[in-house]
Amino acid sequence: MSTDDAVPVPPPRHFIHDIVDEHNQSGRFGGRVHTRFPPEPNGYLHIGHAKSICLNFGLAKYFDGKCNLRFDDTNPTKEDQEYVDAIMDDVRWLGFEWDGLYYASDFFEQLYQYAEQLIQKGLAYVDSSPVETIRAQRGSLTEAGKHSADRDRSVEENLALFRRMKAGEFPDGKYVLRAKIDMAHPNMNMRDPLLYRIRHAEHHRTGDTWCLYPLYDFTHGYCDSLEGITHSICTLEFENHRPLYDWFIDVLGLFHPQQIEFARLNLTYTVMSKRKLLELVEAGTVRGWDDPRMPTIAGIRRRGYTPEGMRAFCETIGVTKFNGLTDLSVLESAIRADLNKRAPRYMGVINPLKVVLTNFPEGHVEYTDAVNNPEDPSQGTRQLPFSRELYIEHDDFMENPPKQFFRLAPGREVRLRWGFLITCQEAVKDAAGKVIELRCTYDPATKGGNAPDNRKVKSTIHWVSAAHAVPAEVRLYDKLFNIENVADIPDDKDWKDYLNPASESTVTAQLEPALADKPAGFQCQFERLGYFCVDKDTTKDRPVFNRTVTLKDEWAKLQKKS
RNA sequence: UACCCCGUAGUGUAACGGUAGCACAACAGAUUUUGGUUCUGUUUGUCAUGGUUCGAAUCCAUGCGGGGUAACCA
Repeated sequence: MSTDDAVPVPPPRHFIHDIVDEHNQSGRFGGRVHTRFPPEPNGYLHIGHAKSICLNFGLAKYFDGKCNLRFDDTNPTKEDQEYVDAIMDDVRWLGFEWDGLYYASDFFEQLYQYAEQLIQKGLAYVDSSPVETIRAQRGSLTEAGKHSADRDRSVEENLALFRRMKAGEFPDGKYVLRAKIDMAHPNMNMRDPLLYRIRHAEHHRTGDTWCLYPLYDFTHGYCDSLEGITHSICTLEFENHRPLYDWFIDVLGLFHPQQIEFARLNLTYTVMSKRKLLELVEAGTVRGWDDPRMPTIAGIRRRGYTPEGMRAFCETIGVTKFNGLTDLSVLESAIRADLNKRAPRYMGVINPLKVVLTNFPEGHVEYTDAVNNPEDPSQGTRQLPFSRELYIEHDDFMENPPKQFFRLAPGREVRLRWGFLITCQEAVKDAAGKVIELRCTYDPATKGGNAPDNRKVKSTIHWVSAAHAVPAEVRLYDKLFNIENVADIPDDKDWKDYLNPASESTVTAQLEPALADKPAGFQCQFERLGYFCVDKDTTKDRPVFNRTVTLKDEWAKLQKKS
């Protein structure tokens, strides 16, 4: 539409671009840029992963390089094909396609060979110490650790034992393989880290081929190296692991990727912890991994967030090493900006109040034309039935309105969007004094909402014709937590006590007839209320809509102030 | 009281020794058949103290503050 849409905006740069530039200038990787997104298939991806995905795939695109998808599947007891499938769906939904597809388990044989090489170099040993001993001997943040009794086992003995571990001669936990580095190292990761543990468990890909599995630290860097990854992007908590990965690579003289750490995304009023999210799912607090309140990619997709909006959001928040907390409003603003351009407008009344037009002929239906999207004329118009009995929003009427209230009130005239101008004559109340119906008159000369005498009305409100209205279940979503920073919850408190009990509320709305048969996933704006989408629970008899995000609401803001 | 990382408006992020800018939020106004959108304007900032320099958000030192790290998890 506007001309500046045509001007391609380069993605914002950040410190990782600078690092890659330096590598390209020095020729460290021969000008090659190859990143990877390495999730563990033990849960669903969330918005934090979206940041990482946009970063890794974005970097590859920016530098005309490649980006792999690699599943870090080294813990057979926690991983599952269900998660693998969901993760691939999510990456594609975000708009990315991987170059190479790998699993850490693809490299199990090679990893095993590396382990034997370490043993042969005298850099790894088989330890029979029980878990508690290993833990105790590790020392603390301020004290050096102690050597294991098995630390000086001979190469031959280590090799023989390790091969017997592989052959399945020992039960779980009997032995582990450890690197031989430095038990007094100030970096805890260097204190003879564990490399392999025995697990007689079925792996989702390798089945029962293996009964010993490599640990993440041992696996991760080698996989990056084997895939030819040039820049191993990861989050800040792995900063202390970098010296260990470097050690693994260098002692075997392998291709050496550059690890670069960035700050993970934290958002107000939600959690990014897979463990906590899993707990919500398992406790039934939410409808599942794809509950629209969940910060999972599956959740926000069901909620109606768009990939374009998510990518724009990821560009906005930038990439740094500062561990901050991003305002949810930044995300919502990105989603609104995207939906505003594209979502067709419809009318739906969420909290219906009946209006009877006393001077409108009974049984008569008048059709008016409505613009589908004022932001995009190419979306055309549709016809709206108008009749004697209507629904308007309860919140659009006040019997004793304050000065700032522009909407309907006794004696006041407003415009019904794309309909007629109406004037409120009387508010009908029930025994309790609650307004249950409005008796209004309409001006037949104002069809479409234009007054021939050009008189002004203070407000335009949405409505639906009662006889034509489609009742629908509408799920209104709000923030998951009541507390801005979930990390601030004290350890002695239960984080679940801070969940927002009103994060979902369900109402029966009355929608304009055009909304009757929309398929799951359909997105639109309910005028003046927000963006909504059809939920997968929808049926022919009862449409179900989710509120993706509200519109900005000046009136709500004014109310809050007073 | 170990090691590593990080401190720029309320929040997030630019400025690569040379005018502290952008987004979101907030506030004020204009436009508007959505109290939406759009447009205009305003408020608010370099953690502190020294040093180097003609010149420091940027380099150095010290201090202060925040985060991470002691799973046979990733």
